[in-house]
Amino acid sequence: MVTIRDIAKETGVSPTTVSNVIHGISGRVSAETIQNINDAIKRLGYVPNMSARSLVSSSSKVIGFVNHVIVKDDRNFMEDPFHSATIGAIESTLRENGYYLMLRTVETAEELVTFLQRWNMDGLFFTGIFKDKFYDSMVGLNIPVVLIDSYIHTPHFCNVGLEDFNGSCDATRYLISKGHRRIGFASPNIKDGGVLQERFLGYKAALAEVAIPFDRSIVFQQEMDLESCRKVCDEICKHPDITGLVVSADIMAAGIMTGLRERGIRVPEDISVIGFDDISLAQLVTPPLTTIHQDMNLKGRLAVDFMLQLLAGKTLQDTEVTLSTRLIERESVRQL
Amino acid sequence: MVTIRDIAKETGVSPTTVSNVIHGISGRVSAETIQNINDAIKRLGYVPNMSARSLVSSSSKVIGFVNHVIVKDDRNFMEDPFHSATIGAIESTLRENGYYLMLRTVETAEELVTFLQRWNMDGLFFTGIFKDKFYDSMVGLNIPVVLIDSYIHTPHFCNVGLEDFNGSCDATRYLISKGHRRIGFASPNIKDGGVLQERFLGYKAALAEVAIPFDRSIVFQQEMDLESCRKVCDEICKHPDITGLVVSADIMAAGIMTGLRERGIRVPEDISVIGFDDISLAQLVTPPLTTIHQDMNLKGRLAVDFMLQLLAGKTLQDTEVTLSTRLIERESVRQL
DNA sequence: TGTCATTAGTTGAACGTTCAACGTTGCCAA
DNA sequence: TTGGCAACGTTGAACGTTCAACTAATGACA
Repeated sequence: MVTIRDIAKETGVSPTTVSNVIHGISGRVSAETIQNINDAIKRLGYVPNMSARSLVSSSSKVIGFVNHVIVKDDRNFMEDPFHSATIGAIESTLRENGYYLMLRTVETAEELVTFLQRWNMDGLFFTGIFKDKFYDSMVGLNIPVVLIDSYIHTPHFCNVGLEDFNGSCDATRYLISKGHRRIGFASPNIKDGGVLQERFLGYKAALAEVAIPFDRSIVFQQEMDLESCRKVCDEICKHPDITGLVVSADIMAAGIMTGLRERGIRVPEDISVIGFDDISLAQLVTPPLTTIHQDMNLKGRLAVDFMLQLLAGKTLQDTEVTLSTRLIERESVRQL
Repeated sequence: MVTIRDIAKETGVSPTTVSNVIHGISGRVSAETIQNINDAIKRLGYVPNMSARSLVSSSSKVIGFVNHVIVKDDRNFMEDPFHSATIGAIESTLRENGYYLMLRTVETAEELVTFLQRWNMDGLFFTGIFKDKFYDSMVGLNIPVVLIDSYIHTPHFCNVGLEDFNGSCDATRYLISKGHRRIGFASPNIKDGGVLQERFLGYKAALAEVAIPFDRSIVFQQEMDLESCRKVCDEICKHPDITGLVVSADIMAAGIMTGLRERGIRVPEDISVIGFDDISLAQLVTPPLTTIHQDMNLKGRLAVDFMLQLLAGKTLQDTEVTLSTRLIERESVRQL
């Protein structure tokens, strides 16, 4: 391993001078010495040691991307395409700015803190359900925090989210505007404080607007896989009066559409379905799925924008961005 | 920040003793002292500093997950669900074993080496196109390397791959067995040494088996988005004699099916389509897509198995696993 | 001639850990 | 009364870097 000392010896200067050259500190080193040092660095193949650097400077250039999961055996981290598109955008921008990305799933606030302290991380992206416990832990760390899709609003952290509530409201209103009155809601398991809860609340609010009574018996919660979607369909069959269905995730909407078709129920003739997310499959299913669009890549870019500003020490007046949604009309909803 | 020295001071022992307790080195410390130290660690909230640790021990407990991309502005890293499922499996297993995961996209071998050296990484997962240049760089690093879906076969590295060639062969043979003779091939851009090339070669080989001449004019390369798939469909329309189509990615197959439907071409009545990957959408499109199944989660688990064995210093006799594929018959192919 | 500023460096401690090489007891057998 | 040997430690250097504080030489100017 080549160290800064080797470069110093090779060029006949002190390690400090080499360090200064590496960091481009100007006005302290002659042009000739700079040239010599850079040559030697190339020739010997010197690569800075980040451990040493972060040990002495207590800044590591590492940003943590932490996903909080609730169940112990949840291995679905990043199976959701949402995460991949977002992380992809984050990784590339961070890299261009000289930062590194460390990935981690945590189950508790202690785990989170330990993780960040071990590596004296410079920043944190947090996604998943935000529990109160996290609050103090994160504030105590005193590093930039950007929450992604985590429903807590505080000036302490930056927040990148989506108008989940409004989007879901819009979806429901759309069905209502098409003459539907008996509208069900299907969703993967709704956890307190998550995006799915917001979407659920949006659905309820839209019903309330036009005084349609909320009926818990036509709210269907299941996993997202096709088998579970079939169970939802069996439930739906028990409520033949349902004419419209708001589904809080496209992937589930697609599964339900498949299940309905298997049971001889036509979409949109017999039942109208509207999804959420506008993932690529929405336009590929039959009929193409009417859904609520969100830009996941943009979400990642905005999150990293926040992070870079905070890392640069800027104080932001706006610490919150909530992406708006857009209803994409396709063919899975019909006028009653 | 609480250090090992603080714990030492608090309990009246030397830092070394604290270090020994932390590492569970037995026979050197009395039970009482162990108890005291552990108490103090809890009370003061001590968390080991990984930078210091890795500086002195030159082992960082960090594993790099590196994706090699060719084009400069390729921001698609991990948009592919393949990556997410695999990384998810890798992260959780690595975590259980006390390792950390760092993500990175690289464009050159130098970038790769610099990245790994900066953090004196303990291991490397490499995915993407393997160029010859990488070979020496990786060997020089002297750390465990597990290649995922990178087509180079050498005892120096572990290799987790898929029978892409055979899978694609099977897909093509299946169409042939159903009476098809004029069979096109559609794929995202084929790069030398990638999985897509293997799939392309499998297609060609299957044609050769039954002496169907290969025709470059019915090989369609495009991006994976719906717009590009429509272009493929326009091309296909110029070859009305095509009765079957092998598509090297489900997502593209679904896009093409949509494009064909828009053009009044029915699947499978007018043209049979077979995909590759068996991603969740395959069973959700209409008609459900006949495709080649692969287990991406298993791929991640096997990769991390290799890694953990190598990290433990074991010498493996088998350094290569090639997952087999399975043809899933659904409804997008018909008997001619 | 003396003072000050500028340029181009150097020195040495510090960051938090680990690890090889040393202490210091106390006990027991020869 | 010595020697040996566990048991339970301690000491101090080292890992590669940074940073505040210093030096040493040159030149300008009053």
